[in-house]
Amino acid sequence: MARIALVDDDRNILTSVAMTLEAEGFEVETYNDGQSALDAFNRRLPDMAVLDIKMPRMDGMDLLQRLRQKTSMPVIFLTSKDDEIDEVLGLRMGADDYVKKPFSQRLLVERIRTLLRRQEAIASGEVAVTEETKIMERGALSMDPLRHSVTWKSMEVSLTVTEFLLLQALAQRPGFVKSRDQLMDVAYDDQVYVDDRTIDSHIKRLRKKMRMVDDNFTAIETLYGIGYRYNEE
Amino acid sequence: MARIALVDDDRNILTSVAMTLEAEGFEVETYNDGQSALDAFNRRLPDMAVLDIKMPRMDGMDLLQRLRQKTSMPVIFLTSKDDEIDEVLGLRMGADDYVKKPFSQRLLVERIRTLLRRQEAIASGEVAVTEETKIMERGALSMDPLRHSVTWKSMEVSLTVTEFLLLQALAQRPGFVKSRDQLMDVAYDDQVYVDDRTIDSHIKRLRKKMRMVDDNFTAIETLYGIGYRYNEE
DNA sequence: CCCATCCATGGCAAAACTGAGGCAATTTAG
DNA sequence: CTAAATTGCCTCAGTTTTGCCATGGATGGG
Repeated sequence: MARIALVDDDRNILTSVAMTLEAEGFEVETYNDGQSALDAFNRRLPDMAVLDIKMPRMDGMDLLQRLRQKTSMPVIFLTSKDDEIDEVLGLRMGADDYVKKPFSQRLLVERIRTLLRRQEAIASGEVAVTEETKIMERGALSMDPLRHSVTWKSMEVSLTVTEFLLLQALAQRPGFVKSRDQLMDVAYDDQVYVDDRTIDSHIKRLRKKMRMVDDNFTAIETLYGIGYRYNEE
Repeated sequence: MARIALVDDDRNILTSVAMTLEAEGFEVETYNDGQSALDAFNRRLPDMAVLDIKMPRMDGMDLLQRLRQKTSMPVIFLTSKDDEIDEVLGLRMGADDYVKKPFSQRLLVERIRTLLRRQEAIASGEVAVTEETKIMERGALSMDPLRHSVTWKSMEVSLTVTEFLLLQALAQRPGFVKSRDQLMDVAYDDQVYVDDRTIDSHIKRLRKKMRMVDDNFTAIETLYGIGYRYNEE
């Protein structure tokens, strides 16, 4: 079973979470601050790490940055404030996921399992890390194909498969127009033809869902007589 | 990961931006002036360059011009807020994008990613680079078919499909006259015939839109009894 | 300078296009 | 197996675009 490193300066959290994870069958090692975690990692790397952002002697951000220089092991951040989330959500920083405090241990375990599964899939080459499976960050939009998860401005949006594919196709190249035919190619098998109006329908539902979390969502633009375009800013 | 050259005479900017880019996983090389950058480029070309416009010993403009003689690598300009003319001249000279100082590093990273993505798309042949899809720079006019975007003196102009096609046809060969029939061929399928006056109408609307962003727009000239002509200067 | 053309422009109705609300047929989840 | 979710498409109303006309101004040959 996987070995998981837990790094947090709050001893209560540390022991409590450790107990849960152990009950789930994981091997757990705990550290009170970033520095000691890093020292330990230099001797032996765990399969994944759960880091608090704010910590004495080297916080989670710094630790992650150091880690990323030599490993791509999955990392989950524990965050308390919203503005911390924004920073992390630049998963661009290299974190794979984050969990808001206070969090349910149930949720954390879930995320850990997901990431491990995914890590394994990648390691075994079962899942190629290609343009289609990579986490994608485009402005306020974040898409994770393997998890089928989408967030807009840090807010989770739940999309159907078709909507996901279309958004992915559009966001892939911000600023570029995609005709309905091109979008069709992405969302359907060859030889399957659907009405142009159908694409419109999906875009309609897509926009609606995005507007549900952000009234001013306008990133998907209609180009009259041409198609649709995703704009980054 | 991509190698990015950073050229600026302000050491603070240089180190600060370099750090950000490195944190993002890019390889970064920095230079204090155009001349030393050029020397380095002669030995090895980076994947893209970020240039300050104003620099000692060969400024960004000159450097770009030299670069363009042998490579089409993506280039982003850094411009000081007050001289907007520089921006225009820069794009016209063949820069791919520009960022105004002071700029958010977040934004710069965004632009860099976009350009690299695009470069990749072109390299992989995913996006055809034909006469019809190429970005076209003609004087103060810039047209990007894949984005369906048109700018005049850096100002975005929104055109309909027909207007876009006509302008593209005219700007393709600055200084050459196109008859209404020729323009018709470009904008309509074969066998579709429209009145000569209709072409006039489109030109009318086209000019109007251009004048909306530039009172003195005169680049589209009428040749009495012959047709229309796009003039570069 | 005059006249036959040619063209710019405002205006308009027709045509083309899109967004939203529905709805029935599938598919998926429970 | 039933309920819920998803999907494809249709229709309708509201926009945008387009083609063309009429008018008046511009142009150039004679």
